[in-house]
Amino acid sequence: MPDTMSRRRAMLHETRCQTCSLSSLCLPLALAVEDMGQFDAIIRRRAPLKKGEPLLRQGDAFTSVFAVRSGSLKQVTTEGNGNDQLTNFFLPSELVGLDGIDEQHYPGSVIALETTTVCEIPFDRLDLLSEELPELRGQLYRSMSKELRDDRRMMRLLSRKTADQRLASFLTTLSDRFRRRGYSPYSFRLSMSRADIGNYLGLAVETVSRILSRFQTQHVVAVSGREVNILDMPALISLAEEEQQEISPG
Amino acid sequence: MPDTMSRRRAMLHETRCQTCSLSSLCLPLALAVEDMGQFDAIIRRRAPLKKGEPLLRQGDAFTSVFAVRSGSLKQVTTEGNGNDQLTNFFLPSELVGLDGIDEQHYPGSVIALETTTVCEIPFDRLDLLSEELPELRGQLYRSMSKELRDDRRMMRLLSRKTADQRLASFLTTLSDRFRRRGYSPYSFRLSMSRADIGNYLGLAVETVSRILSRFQTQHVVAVSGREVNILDMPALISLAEEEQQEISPG
DNA sequence: CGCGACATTGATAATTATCAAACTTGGTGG
DNA sequence: CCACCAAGTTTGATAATTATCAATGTCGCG
Repeated sequence: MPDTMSRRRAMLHETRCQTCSLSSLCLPLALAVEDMGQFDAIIRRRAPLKKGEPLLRQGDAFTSVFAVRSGSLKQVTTEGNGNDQLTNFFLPSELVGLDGIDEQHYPGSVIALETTTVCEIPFDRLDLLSEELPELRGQLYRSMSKELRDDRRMMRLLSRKTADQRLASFLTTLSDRFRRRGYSPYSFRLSMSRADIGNYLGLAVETVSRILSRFQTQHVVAVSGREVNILDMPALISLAEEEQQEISPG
Repeated sequence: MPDTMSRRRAMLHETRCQTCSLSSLCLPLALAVEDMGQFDAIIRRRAPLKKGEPLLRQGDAFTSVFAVRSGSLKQVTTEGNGNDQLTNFFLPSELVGLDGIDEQHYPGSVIALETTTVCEIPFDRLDLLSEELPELRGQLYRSMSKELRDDRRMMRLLSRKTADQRLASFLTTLSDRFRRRGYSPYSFRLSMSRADIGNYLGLAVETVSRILSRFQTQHVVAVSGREVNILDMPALISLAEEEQQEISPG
């Protein structure tokens, strides 16, 4: 029975920041234990989302930000016509919804890519608590600032990189995010479709597929469906960064 | 002498948020008059920057954010090799440097495109003040959130729009920013070069030039050097939004 | 007035989208 | 448990868009 006991305890604990394995990556990162209780008190747990289920819809009134606990999501913005843009993927510990603060509604729908659990953090209460807890405030500023930096990197990818470089960057970035979360950086499962990847990277699905095939024949990665194995990380990194060949000065 | 007097007063006043014509767009936007004094007290005025002069350089230690008072700037990130990416233009009332909070250094250089004045706001003092003034804190969150939304729009532009749509979007966005600041939305001067525009929009200089010429022969805009006149705003807007022609369903 | 940076225009080439078709896979119901 | 269907993926052929290379033109400033 100790097994059952500890499992039961683990499940209870899962609903408290203090014992969440993600707390060192998540919003309460910088909080002292005694402050974490206050933070924990404003969190609302949510029933798990099923694959394809929306966490929130574009245009919904902004009320909360969400921390991903397990699973993954995509953010999609629809512009009138059927022309969607996938602007982000979210992995555990990442914050969803920060781009809704300004206009008080969410600028895109956020949809689970697999079974996914999140913590809901009502923003008005978070804001009030951030008044009392400088570390929490700082972490919130840092989270938004990091998202800004990531966006700039994405702009660079979209405006200056070739299709090969985009795919290679996508894989190295994902790999790194998994590594930081304690998973293998070499072997992981893509929760998103090729179409999602193409939409995100500004490429046609066919191009994504072709380039993954090519990477495979080059023995840089092994891809089987959504399973990815990075066989030659240095090669992949150099593919991602490869300069747009410039002529060496005479 | 009343002329001289008022001019002198104006110049003095220019250095106080309370009388700055931008205060309704800028960070102290939401502050009550009595709070604005506190905010004003942490601001550092700076000598005007000359064209081409950097406000800050990529990698500099993050200490402050800056509000543009007059003029304009560009943000450029260099990635090792000579491959620069222009990620932003800044106009009066806009905040520079928010993307440096997270890593405590600025991720790109910010360079004046013309004679430019800014207000320096030391971030540690801003953070402390934001503890006391919820409106200031809210405005800071909103500024960052807006920048996130703008970035997503830019990603959409870079990944889904044609060169024509990019140029048209660029012009309508600029036009709107001028309008909000009380300038003519129809007639304005570009402070950036064609090369800057191309870099920002992910296009070759030649493409920028060609498309501007074409817009001109279509009588949508009149361009002479860096002077822009928008002749047919509805046409320009529809060029910017034009759907990637989809077949009407049977 | 002339120099250098910036801008325009033309011709060609490269990259990636689009169209088309076959092939897998995962999930569902018989 | 298998068959089947729809969604997702791969591969090939062609077309379109935009970059690149090259040359000329023009503007601003000393």
